[in-house]
Amino acid sequence: MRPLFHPVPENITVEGILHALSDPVRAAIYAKIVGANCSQICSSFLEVSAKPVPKSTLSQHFKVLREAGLIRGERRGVEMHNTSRCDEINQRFPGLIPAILSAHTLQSKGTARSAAAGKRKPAKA
Amino acid sequence: MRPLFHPVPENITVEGILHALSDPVRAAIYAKIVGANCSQICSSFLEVSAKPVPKSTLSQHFKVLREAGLIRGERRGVEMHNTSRCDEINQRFPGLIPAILSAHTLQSKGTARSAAAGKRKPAKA
DNA sequence: GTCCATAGTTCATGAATTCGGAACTATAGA
DNA sequence: TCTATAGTTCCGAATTCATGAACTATGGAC
Repeated sequence: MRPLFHPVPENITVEGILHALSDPVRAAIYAKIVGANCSQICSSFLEVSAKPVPKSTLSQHFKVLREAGLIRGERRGVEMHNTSRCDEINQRFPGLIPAILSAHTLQSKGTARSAAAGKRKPAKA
Repeated sequence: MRPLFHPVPENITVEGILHALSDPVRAAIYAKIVGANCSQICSSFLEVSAKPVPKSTLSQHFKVLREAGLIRGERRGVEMHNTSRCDEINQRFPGLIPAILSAHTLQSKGTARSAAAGKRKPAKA
């Protein structure tokens, strides 16, 4: 169990953030963490998606979010508590996170039909 | 040579946009297209990055940007003219594109040193 | 202390993406 | 028609991603 890696704010990159949030599962996880006032534990996300996410996959997703600088993870006993690093990122890239989150919100509200489409392919016909 | 595919605005997804712009080469291409008042041809991007981008790779990058709905490509004779679809996207996801672009600008200004780091890995030590 | 349950991580491997050189297509002009 | 130019497509190699199995670390019961 190697120690958790968190980038310092200066090493947080736009590419890392966009990549992390370009996956719908990770975006959903992050949105929920940001939305909650308290820290969230990993296992509460096993059913974040329509089909349940295996816990090894979940662990990788949390790692990506952590290493992108989006969240901070802290082991407390046997659980991992996750909080958002919104303020730090907002200081480095003002407005970026709110814009992405509100776009995600708009999308999930607006389009029930296009949600049927695949992960990131824009329907090939 | 199959015809170019462009998604209609309703099928443009946040995931697609974030994925497309999470690559530094594509982000640079897109920023230049948005910044320019006139359309840009593909071959003018062979040297967007420090090391020259092969034209097959460039072609793929343009395809990703097109299919994400970020740009519109139009064949004119032997060249391909590319323009941004900013307005359409801004209507669907207000503020998203400006936020990402200004974050990219901030980053490229601010950190000459972290630019030395790899593509999206946040320095492992 | 030992044993067990729980919460996550790491490893290994197959699937899916991405990169880039070579070959190809389409158009313009001589 | 022949040649040059601008992009695209194809395909093999390299990389990244997903996930089951094995593992680690902590807490609690005894």
